Amino acid sequence: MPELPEVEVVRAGLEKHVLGRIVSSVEVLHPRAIRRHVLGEADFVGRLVGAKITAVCRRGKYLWFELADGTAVLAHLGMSGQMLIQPRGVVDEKHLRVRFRFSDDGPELRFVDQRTFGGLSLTDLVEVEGTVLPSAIAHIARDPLDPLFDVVATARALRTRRTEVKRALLDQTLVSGIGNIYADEALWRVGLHWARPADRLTATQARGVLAAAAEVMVEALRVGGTSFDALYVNVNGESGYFSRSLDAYGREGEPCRRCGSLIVREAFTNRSSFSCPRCQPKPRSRR
DNA sequence: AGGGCAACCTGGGGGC
DNA sequence: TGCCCCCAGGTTGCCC
Repeated sequence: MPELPEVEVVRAGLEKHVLGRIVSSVEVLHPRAIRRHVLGEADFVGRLVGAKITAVCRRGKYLWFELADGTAVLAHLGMSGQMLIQPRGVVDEKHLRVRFRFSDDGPELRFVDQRTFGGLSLTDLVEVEGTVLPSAIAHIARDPLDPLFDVVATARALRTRRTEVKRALLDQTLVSGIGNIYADEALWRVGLHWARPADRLTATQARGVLAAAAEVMVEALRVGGTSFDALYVNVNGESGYFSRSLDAYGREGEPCRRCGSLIVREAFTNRSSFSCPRCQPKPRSRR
């Protein structure tokens, strides 16, 4: 479940179902799921058993459980990760990677991940600019839904990047939480082509695209995020409804909802960018 | 130092 | 059926 709204849906579900519970057992069914935990499986399991979950947090596309001992379980869902709350005894998912059971004998928590780009690790917490974060993600910038997100400062930083605006929006050290879908949606809303040089945007344009990203993510969050298939679901396995509200992403050949021109798809970093050829004219030259 | 790109995986869908 | 190619919501490490 990749981008910010989908991860926030998962965070909220986890907060409801695992906050305050005590881990009684951890089963790692695929080593890749904890490859970022450098001390290995025995350490991961050993330190988690008996741990109490005291908070469920998120920054950008990362989420973590704060533990009573001052450490945290950091999780990234990658391209296909899911956090599922399942009653004990439900048949294991094909791509079940890690199972947590709790001392109350209630439902278990399952980390399921088809493509194994996601993963879990145990990390200590550090304070970065007044916010407590897992040290492993101290480099990840605040996301547009963070109350302390500074749109003016981020717009200023965006305008120093000598690259295309979309590349900069996807750089999680500049602003986090934005991925391929919400970058395209934000750029469509403000009428900017993805290849526009970031350092040639006006301050108004730079602030505008960041504000648009925040808006579109809030709207997506309200309807449970974007789900094209059963891979992107909340902790109860349910899909979100934002895919029907997308204006650009995935709409190649369909009419622009603003001007009627047909949305085009262009290759971008081994993936795709969708835009309206009239509302988002291509830049004439690189620089 | 900053920017660009291949690599890491599994599976679904389309063309032949 | 089957094979082969392309595509997918992300991040990283390693090039230049």
